[in-house]
Amino acid sequence: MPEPRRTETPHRILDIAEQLAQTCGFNGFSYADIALQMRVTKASLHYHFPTKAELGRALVARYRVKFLEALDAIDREAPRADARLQRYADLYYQVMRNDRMCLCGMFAAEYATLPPPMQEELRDFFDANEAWLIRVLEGGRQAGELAFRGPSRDRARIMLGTLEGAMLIARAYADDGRFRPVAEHLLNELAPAAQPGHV
Amino acid sequence: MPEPRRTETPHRILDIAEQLAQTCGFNGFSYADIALQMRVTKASLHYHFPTKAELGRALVARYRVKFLEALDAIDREAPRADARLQRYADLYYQVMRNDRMCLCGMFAAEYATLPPPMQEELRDFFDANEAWLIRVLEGGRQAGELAFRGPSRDRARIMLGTLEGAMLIARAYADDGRFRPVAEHLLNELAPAAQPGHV
DNA sequence: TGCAATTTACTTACTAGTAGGTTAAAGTCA
DNA sequence: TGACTTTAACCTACTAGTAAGTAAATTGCA
Repeated sequence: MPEPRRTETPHRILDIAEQLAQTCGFNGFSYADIALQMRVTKASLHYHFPTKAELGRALVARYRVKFLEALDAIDREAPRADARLQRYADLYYQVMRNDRMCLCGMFAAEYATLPPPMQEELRDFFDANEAWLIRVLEGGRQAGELAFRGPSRDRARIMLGTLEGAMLIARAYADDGRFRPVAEHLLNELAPAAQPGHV
Repeated sequence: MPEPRRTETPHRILDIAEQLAQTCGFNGFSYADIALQMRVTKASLHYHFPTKAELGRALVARYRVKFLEALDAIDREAPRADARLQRYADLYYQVMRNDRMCLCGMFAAEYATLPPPMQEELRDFFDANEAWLIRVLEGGRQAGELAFRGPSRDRARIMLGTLEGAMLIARAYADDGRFRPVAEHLLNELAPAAQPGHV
């Protein structure tokens, strides 16, 4: 009993568009690029996603859902806050290893040129990430699994920004080895036993 | 005694192209956009920069020179390593306050679609930044002005990636207030007196 | 059940507009 | 005058998007 045929094609379109967007950016690919890889006509793509703005919005919406599902899985499978953050960073690392930039990091760079619905969807993605991080950080600090000063919100934003930035730069060198030390530092400095000058 | 006429126009072109590139990305603006703002024809732009690839290369090259000049000024004016890093972070903050993304951070996102000469120029920019940071970090640690563990190179990459990432995200919220806590954290954790859990 | 109406998922052929880029002629000014 | 700079006019390739049509599957209903 295969899935109903009706949803298959839009998914394939999004898969290909996602890969293109994560490597070339939203302004860096066209319907023609997708059509070529899909072996269909451009018009067929317009049937499923009338405008590129709508395609882009769907791209971000799906990406956010997938990401939040991954965060749910982390919550279920890792009880400790430090392990959860480790796996959060791993999520980013896997994207890098796929020779991609985070879709939303990429779109953040192009933010000013994106259609408003995409901009909203993008902020929702970052807000959801921030909310999850705040929850894990706050819980971890209370449980003594993490140690840090200042608002959890600031710390959440530090983590998000740092991971996105490390990906951004590492991609210019096609070297995921540049990503690792940054992610590791981010986690190490939250370890309760950390001594000054020993991070 | 005004500057010789011959260099004025290319500079103006680069100024406008830079502003466009820092807000819209390299794939997000066209010769027509520059021509409109400059009140000249596209053909005139092609006279000074035959191809967009050459314009882009010049953009990064000039940006790197300007940045390195700013780093020289910091070296001259601030003797202490901690003050130097503070001013380094301020450099990024000023870009943000101008409603722009770092030119090279922006181009890093679009890396895969850039002409090879731009890609090289871009890596040169990051390499030069890394080299400066390594020098300041290493000197600061030896002088006891900074405290951190691990290779200076890793720490330099952490700083570069973090600052770029913080800008990237903050721009999606048009809120430079998102940038500050990240930059401050980056500097605070290098203070020699820092205690665990007191960062 | 069987036939008609409708829907899905496309195609071919096209539009208007924009991309980067070229050419040849004309203006500018030391 | 002659080098430098700019323009009008143009080109080709490509952009997102549309119009009209079609084969096949699905649905409604007598």
